[in-house]
Amino acid sequence: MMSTQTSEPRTNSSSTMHSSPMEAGRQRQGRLWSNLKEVCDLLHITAAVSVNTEELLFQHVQFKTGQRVHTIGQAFDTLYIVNSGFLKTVLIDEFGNEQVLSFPMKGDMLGVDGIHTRHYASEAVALSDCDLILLPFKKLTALGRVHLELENVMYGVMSRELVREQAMIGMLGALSAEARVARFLVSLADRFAAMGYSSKLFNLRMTRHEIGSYLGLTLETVSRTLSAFNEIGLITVDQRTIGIKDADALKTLRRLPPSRSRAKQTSAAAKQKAELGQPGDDQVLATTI
Amino acid sequence: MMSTQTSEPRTNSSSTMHSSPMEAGRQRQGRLWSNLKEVCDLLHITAAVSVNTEELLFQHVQFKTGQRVHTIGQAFDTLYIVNSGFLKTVLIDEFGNEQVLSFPMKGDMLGVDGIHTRHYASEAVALSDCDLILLPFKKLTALGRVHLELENVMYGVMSRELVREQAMIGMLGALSAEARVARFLVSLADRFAAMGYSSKLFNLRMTRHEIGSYLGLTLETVSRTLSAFNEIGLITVDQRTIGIKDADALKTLRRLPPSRSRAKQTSAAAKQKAELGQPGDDQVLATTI
DNA sequence: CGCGAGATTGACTCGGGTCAATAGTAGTGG
DNA sequence: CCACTACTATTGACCCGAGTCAATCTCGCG
Repeated sequence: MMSTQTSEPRTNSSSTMHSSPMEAGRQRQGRLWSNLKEVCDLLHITAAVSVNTEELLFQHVQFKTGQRVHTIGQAFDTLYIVNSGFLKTVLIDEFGNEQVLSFPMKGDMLGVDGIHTRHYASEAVALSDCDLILLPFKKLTALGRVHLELENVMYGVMSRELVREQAMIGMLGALSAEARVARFLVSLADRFAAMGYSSKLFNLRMTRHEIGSYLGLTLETVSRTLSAFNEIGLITVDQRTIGIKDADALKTLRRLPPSRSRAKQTSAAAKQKAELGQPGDDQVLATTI
Repeated sequence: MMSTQTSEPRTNSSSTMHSSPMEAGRQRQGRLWSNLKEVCDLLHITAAVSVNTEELLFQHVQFKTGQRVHTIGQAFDTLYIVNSGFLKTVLIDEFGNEQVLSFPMKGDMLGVDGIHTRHYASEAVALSDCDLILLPFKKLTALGRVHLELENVMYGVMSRELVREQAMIGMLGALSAEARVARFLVSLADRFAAMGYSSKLFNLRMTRHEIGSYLGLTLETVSRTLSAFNEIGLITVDQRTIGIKDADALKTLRRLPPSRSRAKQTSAAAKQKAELGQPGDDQVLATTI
C-alpha cells in the first residue's frame, strides 16, 4: 500500500510551493536557484564571498513527505542543504531496525557521510514537504579552485556536524532518559528560535517512536517522560504540540525527583500539581511550516 | 604518580623513541618529518599525490603517557595525525565527568572538531607515549591552492570520522551491554590487524573505566561482561591482556535484540537479506502523495 | 464513519547501575 | 629487598530505571 518509493522529486517548475518562508532562491527557467552567497547565509557560515557569484547558481529540488532523499549504499554524488522542511536521517541495522541519527532542518547539510566511500552511509527521509538545494560534489570541488573560501565553508560545516555528533554521543553515554528528552526539547526550541519560529510553542514533526530511536529510548519512555514534564509544569503536551514552560529547568535537568514521587502518584503527584498550580490544558496553535 | 600536566612535549631530537614501529619519518635538523605522501599513506587515503612533495614536510612531536595534546576550549590551530601510540579523546561535562569519545591510534586524525569554532571541542590525552604529526591548519589550507588533491584528502578523512561517529551513535542507541563490549573488542582487533599487530592477542591501553565511559556503561559492567565472555570461551582475559577466541561469535552477539515492532518472528526469513537500499518491511511512512 | 497509525497509561520484569568488599599490580622509597 | 601507597580489576548483593507487553484512547484520512 503505501509505497515508500524514492520516486522522482520535482524540481519545481510551476509546482505547489508550500507555505514556509523561503529566503533563498530565484526563478529561472521556471526553477528555483540560489547563489553561493545565499547558500552560505543559509549555513550560517560567515564566509566572505566577495566576488559576484550570480552566475554560480545551485538548483533547488522539492521532496514530499515520506520521500527519500537518498538511501544507504546509493552512489554518492551530491550534497544537500535544507532550505525549508523537516527530515530525518537513519541507519538501518542488519535486522531492518531504524536508528534515527538526526533531524535535519533549515540550514543543515545532508549527505556528508557519503564523501568517504562515495556511497551514502545513511538514509534521509522527508518528514514534511521539503525544499532542498543541490550541491553536486564534483561541481563543488571544481569550484574550490576558483573560490578558495568555499573550502573553508565546507570544513566548517563538516566540523560543526562532527561536534554535533560528539555531543550526541556524550548524551547517549551519560544522561538519563529524562535528561535526554529534556535536552532534546531545548535543542528543538533553540533551533526553532534560530529559524525565526517560536521557541515556546511548536509542533513536533516526528513520532514518539522516532524521538525514542534518536534518543536511545523506547517510545513508551518518551511518552511517559513528556507526560511527567507536563505534570510538573515544565511543558505542555498535546499530541505533537509542545509548549515550553520552564526552559531553564529543562536545560539543567538531570533526573526527576528520585524515588517517592513516583511510587505513590496519588499523593505525590497530586501534591506537586497543587503546588505548581493547574497546568491547565491550554491548546494553542503551533507554528506550522 | 603521573602528573597529567600539559607540559611541553618534546619535538624529538635525540630523545627516547619508544618501541612501536615507525614507518613514516626522516631525520632533519635532528627532528622527524614526514612528507605529504607519507601522511596520506598513514591515513589510508588513496590520493594521487603525484608531484614531488619532498620539500613539503610536516614535523613530528612526541607526547608522553598522560600528557594532553589539546584541551577543550584551547585555541585551534593544528590538526594531528597519530603516527604511533594510543590516545583517548574526551568531553568534560559541567560536573567534571569525563565522557570518552574515541581511542585514536595510528592513522587517525585529531583536532578536527576545532575547525568549526576555532577552538577544540574535546580533549586529547596520550594513553601511551605517542608520536604525532603536526598539520598546521593554515598551512594546510594554503597548500590546498597548490595541491588540489589535498582538499579531497581532508574531505575523506572528515567524512570517515563522521561515519565512525554515526556508527557509535547507532551502537549506543540500540545495543545491549554485551553487544557493545563484544563489538568494541572486535573493532579493536580489526584496528590492530590493520596496524600489523596480532588481532588475536593484544593489550588494552585503556582502563575499564575508560572503556565503560566510551561504551556508555559502568566499569563494573565492562568487567563482568569480559569475565562472562571469558567463561563461555569467547575470549581470554588477564588484566589488560585480551585473547580473541571466537571473533565470529563476538561479531554477531546480540542478546536483547531491540525487539522490533514487526511481527513475532519468522525472523529467519527477514534477517538474511539485510541489503543496502532495501526498503525492508515496515518502517518508513510513506504517504504516497 | 470506520479504519489504522500514533499516543497514552498501567502492570510487570530485568538489565545494568550502585554500593561495597577484596585482591591483584605498579611505582616509590627506605 | 620488602613494605607502603595508590590505582585498577574482580565479584557479590541489592534495587531502580527503563524496557516489554498489553489495553485503551485519539485523531486524521479515505
